[in-house]
Amino acid sequence: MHEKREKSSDLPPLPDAEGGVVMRFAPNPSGPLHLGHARASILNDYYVRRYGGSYIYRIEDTDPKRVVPEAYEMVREDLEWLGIAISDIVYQSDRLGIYYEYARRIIGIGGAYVCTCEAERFRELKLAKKACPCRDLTVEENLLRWEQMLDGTFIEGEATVRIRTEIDHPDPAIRDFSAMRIVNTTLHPRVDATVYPLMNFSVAIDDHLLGMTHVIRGKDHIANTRRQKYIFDYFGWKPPHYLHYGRMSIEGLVLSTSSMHQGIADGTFTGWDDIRLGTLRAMARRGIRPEAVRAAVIEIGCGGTDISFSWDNLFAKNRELIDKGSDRYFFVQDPVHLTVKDGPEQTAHAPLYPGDEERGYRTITFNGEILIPGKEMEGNDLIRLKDLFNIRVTGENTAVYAGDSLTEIRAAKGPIIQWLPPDQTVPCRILTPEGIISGVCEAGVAGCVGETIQFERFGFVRIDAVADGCVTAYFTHR
RNA sequence: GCUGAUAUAGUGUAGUCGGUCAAUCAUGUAGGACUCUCACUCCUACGACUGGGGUUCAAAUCCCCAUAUCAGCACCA
Repeated sequence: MHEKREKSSDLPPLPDAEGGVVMRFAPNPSGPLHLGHARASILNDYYVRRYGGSYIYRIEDTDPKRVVPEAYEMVREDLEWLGIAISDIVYQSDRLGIYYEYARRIIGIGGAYVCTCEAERFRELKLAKKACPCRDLTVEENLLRWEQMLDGTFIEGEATVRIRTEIDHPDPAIRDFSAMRIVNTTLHPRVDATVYPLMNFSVAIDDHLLGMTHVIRGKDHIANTRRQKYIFDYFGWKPPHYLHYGRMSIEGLVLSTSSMHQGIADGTFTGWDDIRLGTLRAMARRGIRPEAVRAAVIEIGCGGTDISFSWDNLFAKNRELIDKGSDRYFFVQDPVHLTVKDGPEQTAHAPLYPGDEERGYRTITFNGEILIPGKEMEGNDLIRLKDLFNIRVTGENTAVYAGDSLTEIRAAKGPIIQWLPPDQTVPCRILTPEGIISGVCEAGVAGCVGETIQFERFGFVRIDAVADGCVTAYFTHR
């Protein structure tokens, strides 16, 4: 029993890992981290923790057009929130000199050439398995061209360094892919440069130089892995072990950073932490705990199958984490006013957490006037005001005291609902992915900013802010 | 089109050397117990090996074909 439980929470072992591993998380700094990044960073983190070793956070900022300067800081915050144990940070933009050196070397040994064909022209040749004229240049000519890329003789789009593979390789994705290019129309926020490595080149060089032993990444990189192996081969390096996990789609969510970016720009979203986005900061704001994300990701594992991420599974893990720590309060959605006749003056003592009196009680004093959720009026005439007494609805806005008996209400199968006296509430709006729900809640909620609480019979929420006496909450989950 | 990866219940996962798998665990759904919440806890039920061949005494597990899904074929990562 115990063995099984442990087994299911353990991911399969990694080859050649017993002596420790060196792994990496290598995002492009184009925005904050989202669920997809969480998977990559957590899976790698899991194995580094399991086997020991180091975990390098490598910032792949070699495309000046795709660098969002604020992202450097956002990513670091997100990793911290996730609890990723980073041992080193490497900026690829600091390492351009290294890439230049290795580019020169690989050209020098005939493993690459400088191509001046137009991209479209090369593409046609490649698909026809035909070499372009540049491929036959001598090493000396290529080295000269390489110097000309660096000294500005060539400008953006005029030359690219290609790794020599097999021009008739069965997989067109492999044939003579690019390794270095010129970008002089966009400035890089961190460095002054015009020649940049393409991902496959810088990744291969760094994976070797930084001593990577294992690489876990999405299967969209399978072709890149094959390409990078050419570079390892040319230099005589031993490549790391690779593991490719499947694509992950998320129910009702757009994960692409660029579309999120656009949505924020045009006002569709309020920001990177808009509740409708799959960013980690959005989830944090909703009251999702990083441990829940980690548990969900570990459970998904490294399988190569394409999966659709289910919020239900994440929510279940989160509920397990936050339930005990979340105090209970009343929230009355779409309040309807009722005047209750003949009700005895009573004060309700509702536990902050049922089953644990030690945590204390909220006191709500009945004074003849109450607000109840509008939808509870439908089809119900006998209603139990939770922790108070029963009432019988007699009209649009009137009701009459109907005794204290709890057994009676149960026998009648009447609902036991939340309620509040109008003078003991604060307005409250709850932001959900589907829209805003408004109502009133207990005044005590105003003291819970930053915490997750549970609105009874409604669900868990995180109290985000209190302004002008009005509570703003984010819906976590039921 | 070419190259490759994957295919277990609504969702996620276990099952890696074929038999002990009419298939694990979680989530979900339904019902029940408990409870002054539709939460928590507990019980019960429901629900899957993509299809077709083959190898074998025996296949979810091996082989082949088909189908489906996804990815790559960028001077993005």
